[in-house]
Amino acid sequence: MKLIEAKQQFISSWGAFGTHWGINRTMAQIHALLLICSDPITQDDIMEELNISRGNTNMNIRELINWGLVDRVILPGERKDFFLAEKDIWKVVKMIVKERKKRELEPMLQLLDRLEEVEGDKRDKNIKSFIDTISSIKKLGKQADKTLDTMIRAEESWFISSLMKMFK
Amino acid sequence: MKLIEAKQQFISSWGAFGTHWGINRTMAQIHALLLICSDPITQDDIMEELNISRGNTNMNIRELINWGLVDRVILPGERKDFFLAEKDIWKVVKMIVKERKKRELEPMLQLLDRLEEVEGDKRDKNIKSFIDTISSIKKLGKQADKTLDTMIRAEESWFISSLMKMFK
DNA sequence: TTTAATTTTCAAAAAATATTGAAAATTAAA
DNA sequence: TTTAATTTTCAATATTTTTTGAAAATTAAA
Repeated sequence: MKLIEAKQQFISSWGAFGTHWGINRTMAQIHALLLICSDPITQDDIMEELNISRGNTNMNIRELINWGLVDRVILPGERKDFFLAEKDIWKVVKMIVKERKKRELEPMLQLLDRLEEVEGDKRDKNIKSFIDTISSIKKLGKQADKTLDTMIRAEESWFISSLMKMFK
Repeated sequence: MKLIEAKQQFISSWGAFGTHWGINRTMAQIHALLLICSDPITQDDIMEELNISRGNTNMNIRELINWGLVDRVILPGERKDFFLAEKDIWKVVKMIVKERKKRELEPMLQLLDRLEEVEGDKRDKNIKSFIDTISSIKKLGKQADKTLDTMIRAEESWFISSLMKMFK
């Protein structure tokens, strides 16, 4: 496989992969493109490479910046803005985990806390069964939350060697 | 909060949560409803509870069965099919992890293997930079794959106590 | 067998989501 | 300043995804 073809494959697959995880295809593709560009590139470069409109490019770059995955770079003597992706994949994963934890897991845990407080006699079969389900989800969710917190703080080397030991 | 309201909240939030993870809202809502029903219920019960059509209900139940999250139950003396969700949340999580690993992570790792074999001089800056990015993603992906394999095989109690030790 | 209840399928419609492109806003060079 | 390049916004449009509902298929009781 030629380099140019390999790059296209990577971009297209990363985009498809993203859609399975609730990330829009274009955002994932722009991210993929930036991941394999060693030097910063402009909005126009991205538009041309992916064949997408200016507005679309702009909005998705902004979103990638919000996620902390891409930085805007000002090059001296250049009029246009340039963009550069974080290349350290461990940092990228930690960033995504951190954001999704904050946006999705934490609100869910807060909701479960409130749902556990449902009114009524705890000996009532219906109430008991509901609380049991909610509690078990909450328990696992809290554990995941703690584990992810530790992961976010960890160094890659420490994390991997630690997992290695854990799983023999 | 009353039980009926708490149930509605849970179903609606579980649905919204699903959409952030590439799972369709209705499928997640049916799953939520079944999770908090201690006894098996019929397609008609689900249609009525969630206000959705027969076709939609049927297709999403089938999908939940494919994922191994719901079972069809034949009750003696009853004409209609009944449905029951797996209630052990640890089993549910393992099932979802197993499926998504197979459907998404493994094909991605296979692609990365192929992309790493890109033609050309490995000393060429462009080639080297591409291979470096692909390799680092692959490395982390392979580690995740192994870790998830172990998790899928693990008992909840073992897994949690193991994580506890790991993270002090 | 019929017959009626129930489930499944899938083309068409609706809803949700993503994309475009041109106008407005911003920025910095002249 | 003025001007031109660049970025941003967002209503309109296009695309994708989901949902519907009625017909077809299946199932089991009569």
